[in-house]
Amino acid sequence: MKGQFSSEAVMTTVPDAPVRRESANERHLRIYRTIRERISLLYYPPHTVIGETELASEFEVSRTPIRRVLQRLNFEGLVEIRNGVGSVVTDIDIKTMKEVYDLRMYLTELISELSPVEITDQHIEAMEDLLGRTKSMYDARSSVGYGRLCNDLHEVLISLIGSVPLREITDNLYYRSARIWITFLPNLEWNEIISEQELETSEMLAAMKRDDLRGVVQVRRFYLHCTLTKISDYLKGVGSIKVAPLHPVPGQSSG
Amino acid sequence: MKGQFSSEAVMTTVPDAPVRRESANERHLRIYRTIRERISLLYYPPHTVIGETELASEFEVSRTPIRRVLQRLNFEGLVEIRNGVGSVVTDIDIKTMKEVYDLRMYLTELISELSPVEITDQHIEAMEDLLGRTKSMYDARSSVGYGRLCNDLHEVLISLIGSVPLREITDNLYYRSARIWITFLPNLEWNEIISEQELETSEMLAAMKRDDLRGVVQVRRFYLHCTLTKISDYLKGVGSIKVAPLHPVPGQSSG
DNA sequence: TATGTCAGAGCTGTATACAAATGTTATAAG
DNA sequence: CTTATAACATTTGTATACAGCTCTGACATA
Repeated sequence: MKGQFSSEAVMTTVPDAPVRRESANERHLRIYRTIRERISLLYYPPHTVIGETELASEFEVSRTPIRRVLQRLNFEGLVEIRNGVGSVVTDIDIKTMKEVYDLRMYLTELISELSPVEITDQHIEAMEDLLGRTKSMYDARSSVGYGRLCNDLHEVLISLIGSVPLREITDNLYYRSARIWITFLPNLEWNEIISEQELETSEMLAAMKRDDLRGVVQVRRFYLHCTLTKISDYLKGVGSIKVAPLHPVPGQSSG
Repeated sequence: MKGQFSSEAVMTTVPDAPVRRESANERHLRIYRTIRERISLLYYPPHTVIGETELASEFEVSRTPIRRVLQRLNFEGLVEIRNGVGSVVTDIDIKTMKEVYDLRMYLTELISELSPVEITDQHIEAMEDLLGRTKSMYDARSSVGYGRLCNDLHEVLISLIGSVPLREITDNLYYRSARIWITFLPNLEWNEIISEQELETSEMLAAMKRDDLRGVVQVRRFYLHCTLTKISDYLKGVGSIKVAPLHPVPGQSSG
């Protein structure tokens, strides 16, 4: 039920030796997704210095494949590689964040216009699962759990994008900006946040059930707008923000 | 006059040893841009196999920095790295090409809406230079020269994009799809092509002179539409296309 | 106390030897 | 002549030694 759109492998290093040995590209993708998720869930908050040797020993490979992963994250704007220092998780300034959110809003509308895909029962099941998880979050106050929820909702959404380049760009822009939102969580009302997440999920689900892709992306676009507004309003009122305390990661450096 | 928006370093390997030694990132950018331009100008046509050792000896570095460049081009969809074979320059199928062009058309309109930049005399001078070069191309039937013209026009356009993520995406999508257009050149009427290029350039220039960024991007969008239409029409009539004969590159492999 | 200097630890960047993968070609069997 | 097979040449993937860069902190000096 949660096989395709789940994200639970954040802490795994090497799960099991399968029958066929993992290819180079598969291993690259596994490590890449793991580290990207750690960044998005703030296991590695902005300014964290990630060392190549550290990751190499954790994933039990040499520095070479790790460097490939970090360079990809560097090209995508998630880390900055500094000679003699390490890979520093990027922080987004307000101007860039607004640019990314504006762009995401426009691109979201394109989803229903450029080669749209058919909404299947699998999509709807995934959304119902997400809705259930969202409702259970009123009690479980876990920033990481909420972050996973956002990531998995994003996964469902990009599975509805037929245009390959649009899908890749949407995915990239999401991971570029999503963690900023998570950063603000400790400063906002938990129940209000979860309530909005529940609304967004249920409204998207309803649109999907009536096979209304345009409706789905309209909902998404609206809540992107709400998020941006909320961040902007908060920044107008307060100068600095708290950073969420997080579960420690084995071998994690702190900045 | 043509310092900022020119692209003449396709064949250079290492121009001169400057006073300060070139940093790792600068060298990476230089090699990356050189190879990207070779792909865009069809020095390396689709299906060409580029070897790491080959490039390493040409640029007088080891395979390591070359691999970084090729992996970046791989992430950006310009080459496919195949184990035991080499880096194969990608070919774009019709469906993907249409997706990319549609996306480029939408994104072009966003240029004037998301954090627009001021049009300066420098931009206008660059465009006037481009217009002159375009007019001189009626006689000089050079596919490579025309390709450089397109690349340089693109450079001017992205220098008008204020939003950093939009600029990066526009740049990437351009290089992903531009060479397809060049591929069709031998099948089309040369004078007609140059004439359209001259029209696009002069109309963009006129819009820039009246400080009308919306006009600039409308022109661009229109000619993107024309290009897509021309390719689609041609593909409906003819099954296969000729591939342009090109200048040989030292050490180039042919597929 | 404040400050400039320098040595050293630790990190990334580069080059290179070797392992694994792939395609080709010679060869033999049918 | 066709086809299956195995050896081989060539390529990328990985690990690792070393070079170059950055920051820290001890220490001398004013």
